[in-house]
Amino acid sequence: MADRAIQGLQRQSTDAHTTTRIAEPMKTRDKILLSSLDLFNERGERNVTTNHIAAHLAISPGNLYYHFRNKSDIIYEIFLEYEKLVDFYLDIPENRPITLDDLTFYLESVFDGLWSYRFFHRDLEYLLDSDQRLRQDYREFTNRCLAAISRIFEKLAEAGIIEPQPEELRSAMSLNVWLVITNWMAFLKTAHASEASASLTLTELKQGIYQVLTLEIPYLTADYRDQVMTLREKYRPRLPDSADASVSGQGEPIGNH
Amino acid sequence: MADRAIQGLQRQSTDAHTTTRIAEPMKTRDKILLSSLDLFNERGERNVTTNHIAAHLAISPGNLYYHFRNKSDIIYEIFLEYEKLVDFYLDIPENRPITLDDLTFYLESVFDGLWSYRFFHRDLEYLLDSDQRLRQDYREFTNRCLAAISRIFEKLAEAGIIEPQPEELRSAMSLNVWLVITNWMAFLKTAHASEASASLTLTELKQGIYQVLTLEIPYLTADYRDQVMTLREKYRPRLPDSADASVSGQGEPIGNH
DNA sequence: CTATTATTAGAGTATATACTCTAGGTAGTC
DNA sequence: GACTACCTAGAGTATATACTCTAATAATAG
Repeated sequence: MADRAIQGLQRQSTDAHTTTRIAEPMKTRDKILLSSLDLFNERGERNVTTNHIAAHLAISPGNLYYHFRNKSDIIYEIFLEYEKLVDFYLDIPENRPITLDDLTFYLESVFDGLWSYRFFHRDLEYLLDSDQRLRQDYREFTNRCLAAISRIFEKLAEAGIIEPQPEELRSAMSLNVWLVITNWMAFLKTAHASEASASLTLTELKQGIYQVLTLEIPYLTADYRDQVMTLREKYRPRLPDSADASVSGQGEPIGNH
Repeated sequence: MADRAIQGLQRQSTDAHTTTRIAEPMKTRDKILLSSLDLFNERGERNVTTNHIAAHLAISPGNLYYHFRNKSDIIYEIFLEYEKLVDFYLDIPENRPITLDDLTFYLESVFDGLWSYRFFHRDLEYLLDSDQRLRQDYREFTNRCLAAISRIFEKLAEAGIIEPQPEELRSAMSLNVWLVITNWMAFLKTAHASEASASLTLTELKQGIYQVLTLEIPYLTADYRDQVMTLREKYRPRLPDSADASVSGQGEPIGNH
């Protein structure tokens, strides 16, 4: 599921085989996007130059600039993929009630997406300052996400999983959920004693789900309380103090490749 | 209260008048720190070079580098001020019960501090990657803050303002409060349609308090529920959709100077 | 086969950035 | 008035960064 991020790009190239028997090599443009995403995630957008990207792909800078006008352009295209992915995940089915499995899927998916494009939230403010188009799109994206979260709360109430809440409280809660989700990765990286990218574990990443479910505890109905608490327990950190969890690298490390 | 940030620095210079009648001019070192903080906050650390700082103060680069070994050094010193300020704010009195006024003070203070040093959280990950000393200190700082928040919850329960919670839930809640607080500014800036620094209003900044209090609602005791809800109401945004609040610049704009 | 279009290499460039180095001032002290 | 410690100016530099330009090479269409 974590590989979902690159499906869109991979599909474009594998769909396009025409005469050759073997799968056509990936288009340069797509390779640039993929490598950029990898490098951005691994080293941070700020530490990755267009020359680095070209060198990493063993192509010339001129070639890179033939495909993209500038660095912002690359980032914008990557954002569009991110946006598409999250929009896909947060598509709420309106023809049936929501289940706990749905909730699990939403949470797992969103954190996977966050991981796949983790460079984005790291340098968000700078990126939005450098590209008005991105700023506008991101703003709308945020609003869609907030609306989706709110709608999930609404449907959870309809399904009798949580108590129904007035619109006003629900939107404030949705905003809190959004803040916790989007800040979780940054917290993990900054709470670590060693360098950021090195030692993130799946356990830690998924502890974000634990935090989100913590927000919902007081609103659970008696019927579902135990089930949700059990679900939450699965994501519970093993060490008591989350910020000290870094001293021993428990859990499976997450690779970048 | 928002000016608290620079008190430490200002005191150092005004305390030091010796022979002259008029207040001695501020030491160059302190001027560098103050200007750096201003510029970082206004334009983002990434967009401010040491040459910019020197030029802004009308001093030579050599002069700047006489006082600081490098840019990281300046940032580290600023962090120490930030740390000192927040530690001062979050000093929990252990000899008396906590009151709602205390809570208000903590919230107002923390958001003021966040505002005064807002550049810091914006580029946090990069800054920690560039300076291991800062990483270590920030990690401990985070842990102190989390402990303080948790202690506040504990004392709120002792005072009968919220229901007591098991240690485990309390620390998860504290972490959520921390995530909401530290991410609030970033949300505001990115939710805006125009450039980030331009149009932040006090109303919006303080809406962060509204969000934090939202987290506590379900845990309020019957005795205090109304009081806290009234307090929360003071920080409520006027427009329904927070992310759309930017279209009309309501509230008093916050200046940078 | 030819003309056109798409793609690529690679050298090059203007600007910026963090930082150094030398020389010279200033202020207090004996 | 000379000695010393502190402070400052300003020119300079090595490196990096985003990006351009030209010419050459593939791919495709007619």
